[in-house]
Amino acid sequence: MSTAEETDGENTPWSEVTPEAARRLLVAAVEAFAERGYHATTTRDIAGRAGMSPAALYIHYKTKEELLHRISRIGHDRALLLLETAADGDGTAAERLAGAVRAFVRWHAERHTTARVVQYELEALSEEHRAEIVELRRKSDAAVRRIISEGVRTGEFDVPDVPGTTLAVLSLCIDVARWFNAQGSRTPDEVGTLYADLVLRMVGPRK
Amino acid sequence: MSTAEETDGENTPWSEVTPEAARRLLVAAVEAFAERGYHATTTRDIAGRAGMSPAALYIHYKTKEELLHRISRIGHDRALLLLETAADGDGTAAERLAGAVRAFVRWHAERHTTARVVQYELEALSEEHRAEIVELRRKSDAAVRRIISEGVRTGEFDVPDVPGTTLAVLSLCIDVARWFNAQGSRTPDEVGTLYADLVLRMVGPRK
DNA sequence: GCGTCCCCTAAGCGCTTGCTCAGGTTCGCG
DNA sequence: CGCGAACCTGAGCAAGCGCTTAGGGGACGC
Repeated sequence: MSTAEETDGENTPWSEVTPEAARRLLVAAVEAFAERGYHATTTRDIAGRAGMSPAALYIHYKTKEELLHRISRIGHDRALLLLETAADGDGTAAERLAGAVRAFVRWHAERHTTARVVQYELEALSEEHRAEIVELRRKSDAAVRRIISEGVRTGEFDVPDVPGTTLAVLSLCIDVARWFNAQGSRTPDEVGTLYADLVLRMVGPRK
Repeated sequence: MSTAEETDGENTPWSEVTPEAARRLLVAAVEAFAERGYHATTTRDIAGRAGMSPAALYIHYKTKEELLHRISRIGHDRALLLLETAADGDGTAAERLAGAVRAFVRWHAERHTTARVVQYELEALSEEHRAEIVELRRKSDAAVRRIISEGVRTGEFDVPDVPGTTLAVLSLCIDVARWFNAQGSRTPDEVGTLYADLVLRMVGPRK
């Protein structure tokens, strides 16, 4: 099930989750939520994967939903950082758009376990938590729109419907989390490159 | 919550579900599964929406999973029909690809309630049922690939990676079910037209 | 009128769920 | 050695789950 260095979430991420036991629980929850979905995952399953009793979970998290929120929050922060870094970097609009798509797609493929939870379990969040997350997603949308708008302004891009195309670009990248399979034939890098090319075609006249 | 003629599943579909009570239950299940997800939906909720007692469900369906399977099967049949009709129609490859995308996207937007269940609840199916559904999805992929391959053959399209682009096109369309909102500003028709244009840009040099 | 069939419900069974709580173990520190 | 803090467990509670069962009630043929 593991190709030496992956599985997701091992090499650095989740380093912000500080008591080590809390991190083990969170990583276990990511795996379980990604495999079966939030509602089909039991607290006993999460605790078991982390090698603890069910009660241990409630020392570090108030509820099962808080676990999901922590995962979702960290994942959205990471995704937003990727997009804003690309949007506010330098280079032409085309270069920045390609960079944003490549980074965003690569993240969704490499960390597809995490990304699946982040992108497809929003409705399991409480009202307040969901509102907080939706705000982060609005910012992600704004970052991509910023690049596309500027490309249109400078004449690099030919995009009749900027909000619609922004939505489509993000949607295309996000859906990678759904279909990407680590056992499949494509590496995250290959998918990122393919998608960057496809998106550039979507926004512009032949370069 | 309803804009006169929509909600989804009222004007004709589900006509193949024959005892009228069974159809009412199935429509209720589609709504509930789409709102909360399969695992978060209770049989009591489904029966309640259909105006029946929980026990009534088991007269028409053996299990809750059978309900999901019936929904998934009918939805996949419909989606496959749309794609194959477009793929095997006449016209240039570009015309057929645009037609396929427009029809497929429009279905995902108009019937986004159904489509959400069809596209995002696969892993809740039993092993055998999932295998049956996966086969239908393979055929959908083949239909789109057929159009793109032919466009490449005739020189209409410039596509370096046919399987990858096929995957991206389908992925883009499918994800409409996730974000489309009937209260939003775009009609299913507008999204279909926008997406058909974007996909044509993805596959080729300006026509 | 009577029996048969179909469709449905009230009640509830056995089990699992999210979560709690009293208590035990391990540790650093005086 | 004693003491408190940090962390974890075994046992279990109340609630809700999917599903079953016994039986009611209306429509129909005879």
